Amino acid sequence: MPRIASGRPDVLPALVEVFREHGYEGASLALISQRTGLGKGSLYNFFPGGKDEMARAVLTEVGDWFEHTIFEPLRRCADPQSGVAQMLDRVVDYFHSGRRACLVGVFALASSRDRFPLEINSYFRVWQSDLATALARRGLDADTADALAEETIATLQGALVLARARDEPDIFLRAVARLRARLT
Amino acid sequence: MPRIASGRPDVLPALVEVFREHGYEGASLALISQRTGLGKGSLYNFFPGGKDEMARAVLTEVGDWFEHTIFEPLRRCADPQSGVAQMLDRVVDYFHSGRRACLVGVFALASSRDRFPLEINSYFRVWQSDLATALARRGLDADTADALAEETIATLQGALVLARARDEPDIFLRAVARLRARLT
DNA sequence: GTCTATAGAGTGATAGAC
DNA sequence: GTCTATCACTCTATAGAC
Repeated sequence: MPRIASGRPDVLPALVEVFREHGYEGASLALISQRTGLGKGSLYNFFPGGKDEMARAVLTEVGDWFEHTIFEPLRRCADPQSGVAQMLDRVVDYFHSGRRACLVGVFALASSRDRFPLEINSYFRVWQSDLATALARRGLDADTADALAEETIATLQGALVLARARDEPDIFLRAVARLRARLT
Repeated sequence: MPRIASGRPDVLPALVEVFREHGYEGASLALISQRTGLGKGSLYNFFPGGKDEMARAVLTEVGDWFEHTIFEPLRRCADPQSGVAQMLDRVVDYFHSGRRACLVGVFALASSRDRFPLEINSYFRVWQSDLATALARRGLDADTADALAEETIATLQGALVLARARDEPDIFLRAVARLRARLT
C-alpha cells in the first residue's frame, strides 16, 4: 500500500513543520489540513492511521534525512576531522541557525514521548554512536569518544531549547562555534 | 482576590507536576482535576482565568522556587566557588537526578512558548545573569562569565532533553559532573 | 467497472469555560 | 454539572485514470 509514494510526496515537508512548531498535542487536524492544503479525506487517504501515523511518517522523514545527510557521512568520511566539521555545518543549516526547533526534542519533552519512545530513542542513539565512531577514528579511545559525542548532542539540544526560550538564535550559533573549536 | 492563599495552597505542587509531565497542550482539565483531586468548579474558583491562569501560577511557583533556592544564593554567597557547587547540588535534587523534566523548557519548546514568552525568557535570563555574577566574583571578566553561564544553562537543559529522550537519567548526572569539574 | 484522490458534512467524545 | 466549541475521526459523494 504505497500511499505516500504515489501521488503527493510533497505533503510531508508541511507536515513536518506543523508538528515541529506545535508538537504532537498542539498539531490539530484542522491546523494540519490548513497547512498542508489537504482536506481530511485526503489526509486519511494518505494516512489511514490518522494523526499517529502522520507523526510516525514525520519522525521517519526526519530520521531518514539525518541518516543520509549527517549520520552516514560521519561513518564513512575519509577525514574524520572534516567529517565532524561538516556535521556542524549541516546542523546549522538544518536548524536555520537556531531559529528552528528540533522536532524529536519537542516530541521527547511532551507526553508524546510515551507514544514514540523507540523512534525518539533511536534518533539520538544513532547520532551519538556515529559521532563517536568518527571521533574514535581521530584517535580517541572508545569511551572518551562516546562521552564526547553524548556531550556534543546534549549541547546542541540545550542550545536549541535556550535559543527558542530566549528568542535568541545566536545562542545556538555560539554553542556550535564552541563545539567546532573543541572537536576539530 | 487572594484565591490561592485562602483555602488550598497545596493544589500548586500537583498542578506543577501535571504541566511538567504533559506540557500545556497535553494537560487537560480532566487530568488536572484528577491529579489535584479538585472538581472543575473548584479549579475555576481558584483560577478564574482557567487553564491559562493555572499555567501562569505554575510558572510563578517554579520561578519563585528557583529565585530563593538557586538564584538568590548565587548572588549573595560568600564563597562563589561553593555557591556554584551548591547550585549544582540543588539542581540535581530538583530535577530528581535527571528523571524529571524542566517545566520551563517543556513550555519553551511547544506552542505554549508564544503564550508565556516573558515568563519563559526571564527564568533563563535571570538564571544566567545570577550565575554570571557568581562566576565574575571568582575573577572571570564579565563577558567570559556571561558566556560560561549561558553554556552551563544550555548544557543542563540539553542533558535533561537527552536524558528524557533516551530514558537514561545518568546522562544528566554526567553533565552535572562535567560542569562541576569545570566550574569549581 | 476498479482504484485513487479529493472535499467536506457528520459522528461521538472530550476539550475548556462557566 | 452544563454549556458550546473543537477534537480526532468516519463516511458519503464525486471526480478522473486505467
